[in-house]
Amino acid sequence: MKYQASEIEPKWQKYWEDHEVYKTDLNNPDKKLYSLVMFIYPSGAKLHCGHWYNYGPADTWARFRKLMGYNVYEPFGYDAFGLPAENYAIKTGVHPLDSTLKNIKDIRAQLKRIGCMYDSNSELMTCDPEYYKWNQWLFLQLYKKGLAYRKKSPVNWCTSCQTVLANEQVLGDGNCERCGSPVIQKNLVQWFFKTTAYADRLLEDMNLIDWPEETKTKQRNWIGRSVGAEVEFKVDGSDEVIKVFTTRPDTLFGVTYVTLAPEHPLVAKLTKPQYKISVEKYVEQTAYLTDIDRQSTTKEKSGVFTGSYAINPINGESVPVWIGDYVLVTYGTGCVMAVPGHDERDFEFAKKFNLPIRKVILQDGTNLEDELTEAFTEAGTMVNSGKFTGLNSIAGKEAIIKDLEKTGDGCAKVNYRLRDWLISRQRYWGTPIPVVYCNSCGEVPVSEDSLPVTLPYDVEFKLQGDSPLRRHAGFMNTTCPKCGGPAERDPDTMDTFVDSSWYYLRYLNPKFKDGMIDTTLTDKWSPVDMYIGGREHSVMHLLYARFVHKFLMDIGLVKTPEPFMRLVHQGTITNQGAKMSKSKGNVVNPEPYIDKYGSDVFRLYLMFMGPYELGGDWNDSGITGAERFAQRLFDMANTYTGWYKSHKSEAKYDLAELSNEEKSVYRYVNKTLAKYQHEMEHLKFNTAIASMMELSNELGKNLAACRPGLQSYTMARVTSMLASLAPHLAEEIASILGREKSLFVEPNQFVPDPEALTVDVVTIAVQISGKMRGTVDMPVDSDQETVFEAAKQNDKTGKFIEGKEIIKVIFVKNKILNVIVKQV
RNA sequence: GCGAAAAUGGCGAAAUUGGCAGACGCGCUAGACUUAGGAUCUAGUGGAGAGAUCCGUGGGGGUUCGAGUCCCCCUUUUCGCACCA
Repeated sequence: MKYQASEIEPKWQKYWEDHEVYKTDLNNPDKKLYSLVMFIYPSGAKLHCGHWYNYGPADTWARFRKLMGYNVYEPFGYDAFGLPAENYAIKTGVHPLDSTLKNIKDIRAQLKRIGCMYDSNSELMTCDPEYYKWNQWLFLQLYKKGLAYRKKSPVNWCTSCQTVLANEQVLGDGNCERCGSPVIQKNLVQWFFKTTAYADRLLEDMNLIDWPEETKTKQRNWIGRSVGAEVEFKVDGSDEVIKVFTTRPDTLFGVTYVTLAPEHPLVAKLTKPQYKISVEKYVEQTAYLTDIDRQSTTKEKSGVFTGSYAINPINGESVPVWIGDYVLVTYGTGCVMAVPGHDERDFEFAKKFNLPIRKVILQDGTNLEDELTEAFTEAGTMVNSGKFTGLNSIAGKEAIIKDLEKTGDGCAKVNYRLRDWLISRQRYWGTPIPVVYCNSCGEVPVSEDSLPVTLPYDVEFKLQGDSPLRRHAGFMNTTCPKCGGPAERDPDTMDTFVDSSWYYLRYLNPKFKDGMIDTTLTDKWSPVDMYIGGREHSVMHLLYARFVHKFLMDIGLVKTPEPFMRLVHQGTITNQGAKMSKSKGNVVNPEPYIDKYGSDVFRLYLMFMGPYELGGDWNDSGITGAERFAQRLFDMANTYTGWYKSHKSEAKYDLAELSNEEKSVYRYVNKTLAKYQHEMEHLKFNTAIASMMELSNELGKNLAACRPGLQSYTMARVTSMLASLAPHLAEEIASILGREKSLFVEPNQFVPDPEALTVDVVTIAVQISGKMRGTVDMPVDSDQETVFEAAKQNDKTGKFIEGKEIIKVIFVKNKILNVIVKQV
């Protein structure tokens, strides 16, 4: 009989829904397991293979844990704010709310076909005022603590999206992460969250979490902690002071000039009249450069002299002050002390402008007189360094910092590459920023009890280089919460990464009215135990969420420092080598496969393709393998219809009483159970399925020859294993066999019989002089003598030993015998 | 340039601590059953060779009785960062 997925799968989906099989009792946190996938952006496109590859196997792992007896919570929701819906509105006139709600409705129906254990009570969407209200509340809490602030700064501006972007949203090539258009720098007043205040904790707490090392490394690199010193250079003939950050205070004696970023506020002050024209010209030129041009490492160094001199505090030397675009205003202090002898960039700059190069660190094994042909950037012995000469440069760092601290010219300092999170967006479809601007009171936060600041429906979306909300008088004009006078709202909305940095807490009670999160439940259920999603979120989302979670801990809302205890990235499914995307037109639609093979077979195939973390190029040629496997198990069940009722199985069988076929089946079943459980725990779905296929091959040979009770025993275990991998099929099979309730209403996992796992005969590899020559089957734990004798008698291996002089024998019990013979 | 990961049959891939390389699946070959086969079943399937055997995990060295696995060098691919002082 053909397995008709199209009839059977909806049947079980309905059963699960009607019987609320997957409703989690959140008041009972015993053996709780919060298993989460990254929520979905509800675009107009359908769920593609990538979504399935994320959600299907993640659900399989959660089911595996559920059957082990865990109280599993598996929610799902919608990351509903964002640019694509707004861009779609500009193009078609369909309001983002309307298109988003429609998309959610469609996706909900598609999701149902996967057959995941999603708890429908948990569903949330971030565009709901009841959700984004709490984004605003979070903003106000950050504001109170000084962690949300407004400043004018050079920011990334996407020319096509017409909004600013966070640093994390600009790709390496300088283009917009969303649309790929060029990003330019604009000087704007914007809202920031002070992520840098948490930099150290974000680094340190990575010890607490079980995350892929690659992801931790990416975050570490992004945070970019570097330890050094801040040193003050007084400006000759001026009250101004140039602060520099350096990781190499030990090279301070090698400073031959100082360089400021062209945008640095001191530039105008320090430029002498006769250099004004060239400096202004240079600053203007720099402003025209895109970030890519400017940051290209292949670009030749450029810069101009300001006419001013700075005093090196360590030796009182006067050095010229230059400006150069290789100095970034956004990193450190925006000024560097240039040590051309021991820094590649300074070396290049000095060569170009004929500035002196001084050797202050001597490379071991070289002479003081040797000329530097390139910067020596490693540690060595300090030379030409006053009283520090002769000191090892690593010790010299400390010594010089101490000296600077004594004189008040500098101090130890830690710097970060991480910058504060820019959250303002000049777009409509997001959370309004809860701040008003009053002519007399200035910047005033909206009071908490008047939240939410509701996003108006009737706006004009057209992009005019500014937030669409600014043109909505009803929204913009308000009264000042402080003085009651007329005031204007902030026209910008928040980055949608704010929404996604705490949604996992809201899931536990999305309808909660009395606060951002229902702490009676989040205390029990957070942190998330398993989080599965793509590598593309390695930095942005996962870093922001960690930041917000830590902040929530600081204000007492959550009790743990980290949001996601275990993280797994599923691999990417590509098509013809390229990442699937609507614009490339290479998206593989799973629906035809679901129609033809059913959701379970498709899920099985996705998991069987290869290691979960690896992904791979899409190729459907192997799906028939999964189909045959499913069909074979279905056929097998049909030969044992009602078996559970008519033929009760024992809890355990005595090997001595079993026939050879029975023994083989009994051993195989238990061996597979052990293997399967180990593989599933580590999300190695491909090998878990392979082991079940092996079992299925064995059962095809020997199950028919077994006593009926053992057949029931076997099928119960097969069904239990299959339940996580192919839930609909497993339910159907169990029901054919005579089970009366769902497989998922109670723990349903079998412990392998340890006696079945111990073998009495082992196959031992025999090597002669390290070459594989054959194998011998021996009773378990046979000693060297016995195995050696058997190897001599063996047809294949004996002839290599016969008559040879034996030099040495290596023997590993139950594994290998290696006989080293004298070569003739 | 720096950092991370990877490279195994025609293809997707397996290989607890160094111990029978290629499990499992796709495909392919042959056979069976069939009016039919893009169904199912059976057998075979890394390469060379009639065979005994020999050769084989990107390339080159090394450690070891024994290396896909450990060490060194190189090549290629993917990803991340990229003048971060």
